[in-house]
Amino acid sequence: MNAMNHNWAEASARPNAARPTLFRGLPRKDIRHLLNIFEEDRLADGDPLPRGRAEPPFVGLVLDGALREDVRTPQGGTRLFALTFAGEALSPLGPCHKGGRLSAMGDTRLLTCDRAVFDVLASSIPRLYMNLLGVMQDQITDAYRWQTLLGRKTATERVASMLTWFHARQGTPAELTLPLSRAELGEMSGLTLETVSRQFRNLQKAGVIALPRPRQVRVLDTETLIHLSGDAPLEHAA
Amino acid sequence: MNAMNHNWAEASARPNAARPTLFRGLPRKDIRHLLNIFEEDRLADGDPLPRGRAEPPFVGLVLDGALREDVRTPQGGTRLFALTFAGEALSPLGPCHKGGRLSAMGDTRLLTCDRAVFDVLASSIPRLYMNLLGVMQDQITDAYRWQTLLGRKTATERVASMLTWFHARQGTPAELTLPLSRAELGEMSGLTLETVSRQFRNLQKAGVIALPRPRQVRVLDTETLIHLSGDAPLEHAA
DNA sequence: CGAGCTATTGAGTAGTCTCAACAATTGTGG
DNA sequence: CCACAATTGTTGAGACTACTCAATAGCTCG
Repeated sequence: MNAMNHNWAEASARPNAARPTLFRGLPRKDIRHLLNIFEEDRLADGDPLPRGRAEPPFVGLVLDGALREDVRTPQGGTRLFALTFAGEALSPLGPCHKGGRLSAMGDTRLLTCDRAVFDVLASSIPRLYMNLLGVMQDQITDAYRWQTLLGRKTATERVASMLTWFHARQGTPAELTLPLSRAELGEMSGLTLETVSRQFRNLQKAGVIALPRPRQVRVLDTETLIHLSGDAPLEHAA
Repeated sequence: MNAMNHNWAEASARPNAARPTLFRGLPRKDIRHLLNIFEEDRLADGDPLPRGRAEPPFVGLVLDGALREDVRTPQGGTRLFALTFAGEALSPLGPCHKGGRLSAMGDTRLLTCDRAVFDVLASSIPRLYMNLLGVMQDQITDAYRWQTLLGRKTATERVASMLTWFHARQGTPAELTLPLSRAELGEMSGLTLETVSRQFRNLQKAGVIALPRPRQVRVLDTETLIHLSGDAPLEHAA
């Protein structure tokens, strides 16, 4: 196990405050109430999400650390499918279904709530339903991004995109710690580990990133990185 | 215009009867009520979905025909992104957002409902919320399938997969009419139109399908087609 | 320090794309 | 209904990207 006792909480100390999460827009009183009802789990690196009551949690919020979701392939193997960083939410739809499996990356704290409890809560705090839709909206948006990446992008663009996304989702720190090996990055982006490695080197040679260590990435030229990702079009294109 | 007296059951009888849709499990009385409240639109080929009240519809049900969703690419172009066949539902999350655009393929009838109305309806028929989750669940499952296709599959597997899906979603007719050109199939599957064409020919030469006309596909060997798609064979267990 | 990973690098290849010509199908006006 | 134009689909040759296989280098941790 690549324990990596690195503190993810620190890396993501500034979770996307702007991202609509489950508690968005609720009065302080309601939030306090919810925090009392939701269950808090603490997981160490690699721990699977406990499925206490025979079911995956209906919704969840990652407070610290990160979760990874591995899905089963038709061939019987398993592959890394998605990540949930601190400050992001688990929707009832994305994870676990289809034989997916959630586990912690680094020390992780999360709040969960099962379906029955959620329904009770939501009946007294209707806004919860709206926020739940927002959470799922985010998931679909993500899925769309990955579809674009996988369907239309070159290797360079894929790697640049992943770096950009991770960087942004961890709060654009000066130095980014990759939570994944080259092989895992490849699994997510539909590339081989060798190709991922080569692309990292190319970005390094081009002066876009520095790689003090294989998993430490310093983004030197955000502008160019985004440009290489093929995503953010400068308005005067076309 | 209200959705009066056409036979809802008929429209969805053929295609995926098992697929959980918005009205699943509701008493006849409630369904009749809903059909009165939902708006019915009739579109001709190519018509965009009217966005009456400045907003895309919150939920929709395709009764006849099909809808296509085109999204804007970062480069400013647009590309075919998803299809919704008769009997399937539009969730509030998938379509339209991100500058997507919905339009009809062939003569199409659909029922729509905006957010405010849906909330009112759902407060008197709580099961609607549950069904809505089911609809979104389907969308996420679809997104996952496409991610697998785009990320890990060869050209042959991609084309075989699309054929299998379309075939199943149209009720496994003896002869399937493709709603898309080779170029559009390529847009969805991340291939060029030439490669799509070549794969069709290969499947034909292998005796898996017949192509009486470019867009008419007779599936001769479902078994092999599914095998070539690289997906696990359908479980007839249940 | 060395074992066991993980990552890098290289050489050769397979599969898909690009570009280009051609064929088939569909649509249109006489 | 035919002739023709426009669109869509097919086929081929060559180029190029990313893959495979294989060897080497660099971390991490006992």
